Amino acid sequence: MTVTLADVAARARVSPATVSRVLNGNYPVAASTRERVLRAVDDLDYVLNGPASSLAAATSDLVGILVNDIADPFFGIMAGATQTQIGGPGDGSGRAGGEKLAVICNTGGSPERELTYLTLLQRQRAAAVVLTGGAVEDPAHQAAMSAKLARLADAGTRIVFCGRPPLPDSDALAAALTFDNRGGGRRLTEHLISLGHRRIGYVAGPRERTTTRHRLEGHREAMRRAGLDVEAEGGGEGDGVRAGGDGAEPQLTVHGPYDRRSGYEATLELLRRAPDVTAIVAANDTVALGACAAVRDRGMRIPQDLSVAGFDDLPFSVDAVPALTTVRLPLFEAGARAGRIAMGKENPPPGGIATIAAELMIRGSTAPPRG
Amino acid sequence: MTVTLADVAARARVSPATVSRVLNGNYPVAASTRERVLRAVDDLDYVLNGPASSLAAATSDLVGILVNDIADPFFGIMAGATQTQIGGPGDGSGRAGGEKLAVICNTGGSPERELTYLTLLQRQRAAAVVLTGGAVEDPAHQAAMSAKLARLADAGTRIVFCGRPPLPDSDALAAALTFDNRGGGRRLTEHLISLGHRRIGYVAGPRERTTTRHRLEGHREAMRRAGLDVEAEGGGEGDGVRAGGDGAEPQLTVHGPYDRRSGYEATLELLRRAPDVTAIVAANDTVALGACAAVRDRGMRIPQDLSVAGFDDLPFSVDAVPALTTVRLPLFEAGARAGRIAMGKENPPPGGIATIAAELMIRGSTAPPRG
DNA sequence: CTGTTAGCGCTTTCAC
DNA sequence: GTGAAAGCGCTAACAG
Repeated sequence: MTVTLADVAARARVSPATVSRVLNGNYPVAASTRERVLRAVDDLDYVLNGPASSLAAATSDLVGILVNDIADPFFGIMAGATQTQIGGPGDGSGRAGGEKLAVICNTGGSPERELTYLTLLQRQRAAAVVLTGGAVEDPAHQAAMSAKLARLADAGTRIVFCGRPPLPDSDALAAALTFDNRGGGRRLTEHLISLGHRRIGYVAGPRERTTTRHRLEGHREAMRRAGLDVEAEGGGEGDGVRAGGDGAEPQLTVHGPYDRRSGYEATLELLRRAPDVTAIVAANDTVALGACAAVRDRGMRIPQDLSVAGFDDLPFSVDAVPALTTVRLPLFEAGARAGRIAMGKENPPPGGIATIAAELMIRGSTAPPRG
Repeated sequence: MTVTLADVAARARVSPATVSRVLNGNYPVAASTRERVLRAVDDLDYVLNGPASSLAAATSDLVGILVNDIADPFFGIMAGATQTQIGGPGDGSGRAGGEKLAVICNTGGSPERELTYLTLLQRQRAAAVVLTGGAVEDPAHQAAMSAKLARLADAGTRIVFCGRPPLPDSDALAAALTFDNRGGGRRLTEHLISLGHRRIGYVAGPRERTTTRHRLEGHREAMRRAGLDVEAEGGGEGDGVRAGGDGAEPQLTVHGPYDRRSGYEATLELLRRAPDVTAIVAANDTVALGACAAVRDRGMRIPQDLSVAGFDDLPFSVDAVPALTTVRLPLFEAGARAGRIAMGKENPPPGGIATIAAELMIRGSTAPPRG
């Protein structure tokens, strides 16, 4: 029924072992033999049995890419870039040579699903795993992740973090490419301050994520350096105790998911709490878009009445009206580099970790405050 | 070294077969035995060997999702939705039960890569494959796809098309969920015509894709019905012979990739060719965004000087300024349904094919032409 | 309900 | 440079 390697061997009048060697190309085989085998493969329309091959070789050609939300271009761009370095170019025959199969796994930001996917990949004996985006900071989850990753690494799976800080103790087993979220956040707020803004609202991401924390810390650092003490403004939210436990959440910060709606609602809330804010900084561009909508719905103009800024510089940000001031993250380049490291085509950065610069993009959505 | 099912069996004092039965849960096992086994699994931190299991069972738990461009939310939303129906919810243990591993494969719109991924999936003995988005209409490629899909179906892989028309002869082996691109395109242009527009520019997608063709056909049907014969306007592009071979491309149509830049440049070109156009219809929302940018850069206002419309209703479209008139496609719902069909949780539509309605969303970017 | 017995299709020493 | 043989770890009849 289904054609096996033995069938190919019979037709090419060689042993199964030889066919295997030709297919894997990692062993000297006489040119004439190779050709005979290849022809038999085509004649029979043979396709290697992946599971059998993985079982015998104790390794598979799967590479996993974990993302928080594949509907978000932030992840789509990175994951797509990673995949370009992993799937072979394809030779047009559709025959598929030694390519790896890059698979994108959508965790939805859920720690449980993240762990489950890792188990699934471990079960498949994945060749490598790339973890993208912010991590959840819950200690229990971090411990579980460390343990799981250690076991994966142990089994020979290469681990790469992309746009994600390394786990506390996993520095040894994984390479990490992390974005300078803190620096980017700081420079963005410095830009606003230099324009003359003093009361700046901040729409942060979900509380327990590293990305959220780092961007917010950058913002606060800029404020503090300018003598605008965010903590002193406190008294804020009802639910306003930070995970870090360093007191009440400042009134000018609102947390929410990384989506448009959150930006919209948080901005309305901010405007209610502090009608005197002159600028809104959003956790990312998607959130910023929601913020812009809220500002407009309140009848205010951007940037004349209120400045708005985002983070990431997703493709649509330049098309916002006015174009969004934001922080550019080289998502594609980072994703591609992670893919190369995962494939062993490129060495991990020295020390296992590289910080990728974030570039401030000043556009039309920010301007000096009125008056 | 690496712990196997036999180790678990030994520790639980049962036979390997019993362990297998407990793990797969598809066979009656005494509660007490099950518990003993499960404990042994946890104690030993055992993870099933996927390849071995797939080999023995002659089927794997992989489900492939093919997309043209994962960086495009159009695909991200569909793929994410499909994945929600395939990956189990995760039980928090990270242990992973009978879940399937849904894997997203990014073809980049290349027919070769599409075929290669299919081969890779075939090699892995994938349980199902979901193909999303427009297909390339090249006959050679279609034939190759039909052949490959037939072989996959033959091997027991379930095939589902999502937002993609079925292949000419593969109606029997695959379920298809297709968007009413033609109807949506027609209604969108009818809307413009009803506002009073007569000279309407069309920024089409890449020439050889079904999505492009269907949307364009809808547009032209509306024009024709209104007595605005697009063909008669001809004389157009230098490279203007359609794949269908039905004569020169009308002057008011420009083809290009489904990206922002294409929208920008095509719009500039359209405005150059026909300064009297009063509306631009774009192949999708991303292209429309580029079109808007071009219009603004030419110093014209939307919609006062020129109306612009898109297609898909991606999340950012409502945030464009003015909000984009477009055609809403239920991407998430379609993706989820495709996932359910792929999993066998839902029956394929009667006749194997269902057409999903497209809803016209009238927003601020379209208005009557001036004067 | 549980154990025994064969493989699944491939890779990989080890000889020749 | 090529063949023979021994598993890789699991599942699926088949008995009991």
